[in-house]
Amino acid sequence: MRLVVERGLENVRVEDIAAEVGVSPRTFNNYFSSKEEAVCSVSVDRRSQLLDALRARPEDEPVIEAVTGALLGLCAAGAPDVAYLARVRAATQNPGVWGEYLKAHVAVEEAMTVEIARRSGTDPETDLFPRLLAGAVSSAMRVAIGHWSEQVWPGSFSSLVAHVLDQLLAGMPEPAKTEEPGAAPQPAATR
Amino acid sequence: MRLVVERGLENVRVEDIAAEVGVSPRTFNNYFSSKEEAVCSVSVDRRSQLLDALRARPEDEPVIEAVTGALLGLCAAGAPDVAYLARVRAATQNPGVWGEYLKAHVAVEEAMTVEIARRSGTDPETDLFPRLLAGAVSSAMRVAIGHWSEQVWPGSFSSLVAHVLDQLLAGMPEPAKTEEPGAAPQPAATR
DNA sequence: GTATTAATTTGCGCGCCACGCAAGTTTGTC
DNA sequence: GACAAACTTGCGTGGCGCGCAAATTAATAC
Repeated sequence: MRLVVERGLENVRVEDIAAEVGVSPRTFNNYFSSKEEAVCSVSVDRRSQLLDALRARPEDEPVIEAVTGALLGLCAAGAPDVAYLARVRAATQNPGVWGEYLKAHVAVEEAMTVEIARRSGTDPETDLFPRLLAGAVSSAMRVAIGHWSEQVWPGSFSSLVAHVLDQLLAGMPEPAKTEEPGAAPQPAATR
Repeated sequence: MRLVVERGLENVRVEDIAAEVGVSPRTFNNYFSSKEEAVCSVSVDRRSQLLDALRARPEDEPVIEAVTGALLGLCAAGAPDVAYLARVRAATQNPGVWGEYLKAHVAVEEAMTVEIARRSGTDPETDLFPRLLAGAVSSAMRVAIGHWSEQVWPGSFSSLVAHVLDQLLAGMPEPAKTEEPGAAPQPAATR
């Protein structure tokens, strides 16, 4: 990640990364099948943290509360750090990373699905509830992270996550139209 | 897609595809930056269909109804065909295709975001509602398609999509635990 | 301490791929 | 028929992903 931040991924060869860790390029490829995958592998590893947090929730808690609670707990523990933000930037600029980034999110989503299914006592092959909830929440997290990386959110990362989860799980009520106070209402879109 | 169905993507070279259409390999790469991208490009093209369907909805309709209506309309017009199912299969088996497949879904999602923002009169850079709704709906569609490809859903594709959208937009109520009628209740998970 | 076995790392090689560049070809316009 | 724009192509290059087998390192048994 340091090399990526310094030079941009396209200027980092597999050879460079391998050399940096004192390992042969071939060994690098034993662990990662591409540098893009390597960049996103940390995101995949968030799985275990999330699963731990989920399993730590009381067993009789409603699933949705368990999920939101676990996620908020993780966010409170630590907002995305510099390396993470760099990864998000790389993802939005480099098509290869973008794909791997999405794959990482879905990998976390799948882990969530399994735990949701267990908790709700449903079979994810039959009942779509676990996949739907995991998917919606995962997607909301992706939105939150993306927005956080824009650095325009006034509050904490946790509060942003709380905001998106609230909005999501309230059944997505349509918001009031935004009109800056004191400013003229947005003209109707002309095209 | 025919070649992919016949041999599997890993046994199809860019050269083969190019030859099949009577074009040089170089030209292929002028349009697609990889064969995986080519395989999923059709999915990306669903964007325009969705946008057309969305724009055809009455302007004063609530956003959510417009979105679900447009999607259901498209589904009624045609369930995923053989090529589409082959693509989904390829995506679940081939990591490269999987990434491109997700990228395609997100591309559609982004188009949806723009239209939702326009309709709801919100600025997607400020208000997260458009991204959240588009993300949740897109994710639900992904779930529906994945489940449809398992060929275990008894009804039509439309009914499956209607099902997932209903469940999603109802705020994801926790379902009753599944217990086959007449069968013994599932034993509590032992691990 | 040494022998045996398993796990990791490494070098080599091959086929394929993405893409910049510049030359060629087709298409459209006046 | 001349000109320009758009599209196609060949060539060359650097890099990548991975199978395979040898070599090194670590773990275990005796």
